[in-house]
Amino acid sequence: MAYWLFKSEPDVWGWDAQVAKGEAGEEWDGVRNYQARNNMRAMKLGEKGFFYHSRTGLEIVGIVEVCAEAHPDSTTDDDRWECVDVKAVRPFTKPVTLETIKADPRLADMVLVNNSRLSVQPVTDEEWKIICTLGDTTP
DNA sequence: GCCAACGTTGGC
DNA sequence: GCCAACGTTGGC
Repeated sequence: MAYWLFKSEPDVWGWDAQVAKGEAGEEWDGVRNYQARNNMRAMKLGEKGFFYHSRTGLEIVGIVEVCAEAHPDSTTDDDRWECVDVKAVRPFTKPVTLETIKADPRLADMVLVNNSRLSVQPVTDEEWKIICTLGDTTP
C-alpha cells in the first residue's frame, strides 16, 4: 500500500471543491508532467494521499483516496496524459503547514521539501504516519 | 507580484 | 543529441 501527495492551488481546485464531489470523486486532471503522470499510473484503487494547498495555502488539509485507477485525461486529446480519480476521505483536525514540515528533521527528505514543483508525489509510510500525527488524524 | 527553479520545446 | 529559449510552477 503506497501513499501519495496531491497538490493543487485552492483557488483552482481546493479541498472544499473535492469534498463537494462526495463519494463519486473527481478526475485529478490537468497534469502535464511525466513524473507526476507516472506516479498516478502506479496508483492502485483504495490507496490514500494527502491533499495539499499550494501557493495560497501551503498546508496539507486532508486525505483523499484513489477511486479510479489511471485512465485518459478527459481535458486533452493528447493520449500521453492520464489521471486517476480521487475522493475526499476526511479533513485534518489541524492542517499541517509547509513550515511545520520543514521544521521537522524527520521530514527533511520529503519530495515536498526537495522538489516542490512536482505536483503528484510519493510519500513514505513513515512520513505518512508522522504527518497524520501532526494533523491530529488517524493514519 | 516577483523571480528562481524546473521541465519542455525546437533549431541546429 | 545538444542546449538556448521559453513557459509554468510555487514559495516568498
